[in-house]
Amino acid sequence: MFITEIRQEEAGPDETKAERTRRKVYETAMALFREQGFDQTTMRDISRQAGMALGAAYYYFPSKEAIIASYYEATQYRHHAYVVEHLPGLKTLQERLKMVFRSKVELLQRDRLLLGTIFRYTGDPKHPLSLLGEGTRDLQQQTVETIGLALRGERFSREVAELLPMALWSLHMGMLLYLLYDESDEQKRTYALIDQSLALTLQVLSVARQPLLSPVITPILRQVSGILDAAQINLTLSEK
Amino acid sequence: MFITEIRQEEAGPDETKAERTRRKVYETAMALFREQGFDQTTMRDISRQAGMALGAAYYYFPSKEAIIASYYEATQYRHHAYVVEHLPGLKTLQERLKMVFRSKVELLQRDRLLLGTIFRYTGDPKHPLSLLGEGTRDLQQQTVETIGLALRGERFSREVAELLPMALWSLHMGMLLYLLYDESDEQKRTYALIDQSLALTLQVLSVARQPLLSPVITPILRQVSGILDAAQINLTLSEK
DNA sequence: ACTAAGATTTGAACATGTTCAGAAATGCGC
DNA sequence: GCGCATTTCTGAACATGTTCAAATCTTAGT
Repeated sequence: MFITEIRQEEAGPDETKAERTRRKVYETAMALFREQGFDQTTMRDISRQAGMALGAAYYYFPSKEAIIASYYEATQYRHHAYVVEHLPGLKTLQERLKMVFRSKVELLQRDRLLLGTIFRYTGDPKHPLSLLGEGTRDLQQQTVETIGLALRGERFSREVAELLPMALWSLHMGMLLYLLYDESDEQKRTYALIDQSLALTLQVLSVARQPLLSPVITPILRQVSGILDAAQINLTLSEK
Repeated sequence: MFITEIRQEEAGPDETKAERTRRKVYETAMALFREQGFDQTTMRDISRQAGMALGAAYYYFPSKEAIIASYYEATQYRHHAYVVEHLPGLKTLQERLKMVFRSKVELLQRDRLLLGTIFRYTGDPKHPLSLLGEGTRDLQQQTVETIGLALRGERFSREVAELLPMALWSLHMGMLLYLLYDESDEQKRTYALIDQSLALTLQVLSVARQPLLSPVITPILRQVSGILDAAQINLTLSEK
């Protein structure tokens, strides 16, 4: 539960002056990003609006991207808290997964266009914000952990237990990418996609559980494991 | 077969002066990109090295990214030509798919780090270079078509026939992303991943063909189709 | 060969992310 | 309250992608 390391960009009662300034930068920036978009907002806009000189913003955030990265971390933190709070009532795996996925989308929906900035650096293995790179490993692990909360207490075969968290993480990434492109009314397509995808997932899981089919399923699962081995994919792509 | 529209950045005998200048920019830029990387190469570097003023490069390419986009289009063209040439000898579906996938990676291997620039705009639905956006629809269709050549003459159920091209295109994108991150010696992991993934694909296809299993498989396929419908995914994500 | 229209090329100017040397403010030990 | 170390803040300077008005070159028509 190393979730708590994440710096929350939230007001506390015992804020120092520096913390207040940092939060001012963060909030001003986010407001402008929402209003005009990330690329259209300049660091000069931000610092002017926040009532300070250009360099001051850079004292708290090493780059413009770092502000949005901070937002994304805060979102992950909020998501984790939400999941921990709402999990207890839910009986079935399907309900739990649905809550986990839907709430993530709900949290990000208002800012879905800003999600683009998160995906932007995926093509850059060395970049600290690359979603598949070293730089975001902790964040990724925390996300996997949050999603994994929905699986608590379920029994799976070894193979499935190994693959499932990573598969769900990928699915979750796919959802966010879809959300970003989803222009439908209130992004209802994204929600439909979640429901359908989870239904499929559960369907596949139930098939995988049928002992009768194991001559069919087991080789496939082995093959998938083989792929992940070959690829040295292990929740993080870029491992040596 | 609208493959031929793609502008080839290749020398022809009947080149006009403008074409030669354009090619000079392109080749100088690519040489520098390979030497120092895309971000480390400035437009001033390119124009200086090509022996012209800064503005001249912009006369031929509207942006720095456009140069790399042009490279990627040329690669797709070369890949198509390669596939058309080498397909005839190959008997099995597996052989054909393997050739199609391996050759694509071979073509890009030398420049794998430049692939990052291609993925960079995926998070930007409106960007003309977004791999999932409107701007690259033609290119994407052509890629699907090239991959589809490996499927000629095979018989699949309707559901599979509908899903397979898109699935293979996604797989191919995944390969390229993996290639980008693959630091193994001569990227042999990427090649291993291709072999394993194709083996899995064929395994799944063969299971899908077994009439005995259709009570298991058919609902799953229907579900997948349902997902694609819900998502309005239809080879291109961003359709209205 | 001459000229006007169009194509090509030039380089200064601009916008914006980032850096940094120094100024100002803060807080701590006495 | 004083002096000094540390933190915080300032704004000029820099690098680089892009734009554009003006200069130069090319070509077709005569």
